[in-house]
Formats: sequence, structure tokens, C-alpha cells
Amino acid sequence: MITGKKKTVVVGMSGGVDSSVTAALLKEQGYNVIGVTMKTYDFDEVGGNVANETSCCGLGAMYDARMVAAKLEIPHYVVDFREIFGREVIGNFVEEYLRGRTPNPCIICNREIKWGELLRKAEALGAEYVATGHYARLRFDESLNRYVISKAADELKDQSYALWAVSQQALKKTMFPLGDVAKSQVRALAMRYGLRNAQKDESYEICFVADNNYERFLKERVPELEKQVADGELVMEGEVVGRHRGYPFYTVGQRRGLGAFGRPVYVTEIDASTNRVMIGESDALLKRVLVARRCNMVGRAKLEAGQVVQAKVRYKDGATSARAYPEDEETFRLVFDEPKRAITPGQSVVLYDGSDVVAGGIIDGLLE
RNA sequence: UGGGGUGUAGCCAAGCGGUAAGGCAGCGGCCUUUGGAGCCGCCAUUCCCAGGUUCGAAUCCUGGCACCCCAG
Repeated sequence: MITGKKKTVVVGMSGGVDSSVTAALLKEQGYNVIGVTMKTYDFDEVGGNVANETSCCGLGAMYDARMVAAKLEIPHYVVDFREIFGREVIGNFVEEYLRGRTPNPCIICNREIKWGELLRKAEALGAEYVATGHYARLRFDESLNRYVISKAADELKDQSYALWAVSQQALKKTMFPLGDVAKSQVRALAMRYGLRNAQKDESYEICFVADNNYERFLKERVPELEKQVADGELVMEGEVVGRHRGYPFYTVGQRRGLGAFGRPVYVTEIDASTNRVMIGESDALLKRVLVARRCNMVGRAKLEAGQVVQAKVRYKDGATSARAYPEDEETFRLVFDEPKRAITPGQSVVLYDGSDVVAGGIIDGLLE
């Protein structure tokens, strides 16, 4: 059945249901499918619970991917991305926390690893496309002359937010076969294909922090950290009201672990230079203006000043109306119509026009 | 040691003779391809201690103890 016309697709297989079904669907559609699983880190370097099975790059995951590939009768390779992943993803993760910000490593991983190194590997293998199990839609829009990512049909599972940083050149070679499929259908398909991971749990943590304890991870990664940052000041309305464990271990919007003040209090700001963590009541989290950097344009070539968009400020966030004001190629200011809660430096802001991803950037600061 | 006040969960606190509200913290679960948030559930057999009155006491009485304030 192999003909010269068949296109070759590399599917990034994590061992989970979504990427497994992705591979199965493409194979059924007649593509020449190659399964590739990325080895991104070693457990002994990264610590935590080695037995954790829900992580996207864990050990069990690699075995599952191999077994699924065998079942589907497609070739399967494991590629060693430890070096680049450690440098780009883990390195950025640690740096950002040390700056008092809250990174989203999935964003960097998508840009640098899946649509960076993996795509280069796919090209080297002679593949025309890379496909993943992301829930997002992708189309080429003739009138815009751009590749446009948009929200998945299954809006509850939509992952378009995490894909804003992928370049146009990379999207040109990308497929998201699950964009129109509901999660429940994916599981049903997995059953039908007889895939062993049909009932496997969702992953829900940072893959390289398998015990979901990033504080532990940072302390192990930066040996002197605990000593340097312990016992900083907790500040409310300008007054020192307590102590904290160290600024990197908090994030804006956080409520737990601050101590009892007779009412709920939240982290409102983190100052790495003084090791101070500012806290306040819920209202103190409401802000209207942010500055985003490292911007990438997706569904539009550029932003118009005052352009109306719907913006998401974190992964699970209802998009709310705002106006964008570009400052330069990589920077824009965003003014929300209504104050937005807990805008967090280091997280991504993604701009939508309806279902389409217009652009995204990393939140750098709040103005008011 | 004169006068006044207060002692209820880790913290704040309601209750004022009828069988221990609520909030914060904590813990458990749900949710979730990031961190947070959110939601649900749990959390005082007992009210500083000892007696007493009462069918019934955290609530009333007596006596201790502790802390606070005002005086000296």
C-alpha cells in the first residue's frame, strides 16, 4: 500500500490517549506515520516521584507509546532531547522563578522543543508534517495569507492557549487531527483501536516536576536558594505582617499558605530584589493594564492600535474583552474593559478574535 | 492583689437555661498538559478548672486559676 504519494507525518507520542489516537487517525487516513517520543529529562536529575504515571514524558509513558506504535504497526523512535530541554525549558523555568515571576514551561516547550527540535528531527526523517494530540484547530487562511490556530471543537479541552508561540513557518508543517474531536470520542476511538491507554488519566502537572512540588524542585536545582531567600517579609498595605518561605515559592493570586488574617488574603505582587511578598484582599488583585513581551503573531500579521480582542491571561480563563496597543514588533500593551483578576507576570496572555488566536505574549508587568 | 473586664478549635468569634453559628488557617476530594484560583467535604461529645442549682448549664450560683485595663 505504500505509494510515493503518501505524505509522511511525525506524531509526537507522549504515551497518552490523545497522541495515540492522533497517530491512529492519521494512519487510518493513509498517511505514512512515524511515532516519535521525546526523552526530555532523567528522573534522577529531576527528582520527585519516579513512579508517577500521569506525566507526559515519564517512563511508563515511553513504554505506552512504544506499545501503541506496535499495535498500530508504525515505526517508533525515541529521541534524546535532554540537553536542549534542560537548557531551554528547565533553564527558563528556573530563571523565571528566580526573577519572581511565574513561568508556563509548556509554552516554551511547544516553541523550542515540539515545534523546534522535534520539527527539525521530523524534517531530517523526511516528514512533511508534525502532528500532536493538542486540542486545537489549524487552517490556512487565504485572505490573510496566514496559518491560523483556533479553539478546538471541544471547548472544555481547548489547548489553543498553549500554542500561541508557534511560528508561521512551523505551523505550515503542522497538523492537529483532534481539533474537531471531542475528548469523549477520543477515548471511544482508543477503545475501538484497542489502545492500552484508552482509560489513562489526564496529565495534570509540569512533566519534569512529577510530584507536582516545584518548591522542592527549585531548592534541589539551586542549592543555596533556600538559605538565600528564607524568612522574607510578608507585606500588606505597606506594613510588614509576617514572614514567608522565600519569594520564588509564591505566585500572584495565590491564597494558600499565607497564614491566618481572619479573611482570605492573596499574593498581589512579588519583589525578587527585596525578597518581599505583597498580599492583600481579593479586590487588590484587580488590574486593567498589562504589558506583554516576546510577542508572536498568529492569526494576523500585526496588531492595530486599539484593536478589540478577547484575552486569556492563564490557561483556564474565560476570555474577556480588551484593547491591544502595539509598542513594537515584540511588545504590546493590553487594556481590559473591566479590571481583570490576578494577572501574573511570567504567564502568557493570548489574544483571540472569536475562536481564532490572533497573537500571544508573555506578561511582563502590570501598569494599573 | 483596690476597682473593672475577659476566658468557646491553631487564630478570630457567635451564643446570654434547651442540647456548640460563621470566618481564617489546616486536611481530604473535584477540576486542570503550567503556577494559581475556584468548587465540594472534613475539622470542639464540648465551652479555663472544681463544686453546686436544674429534667436540662458554655449560659445561673460558689470557689479557684490565668490574662488584660484603670488606679495606687
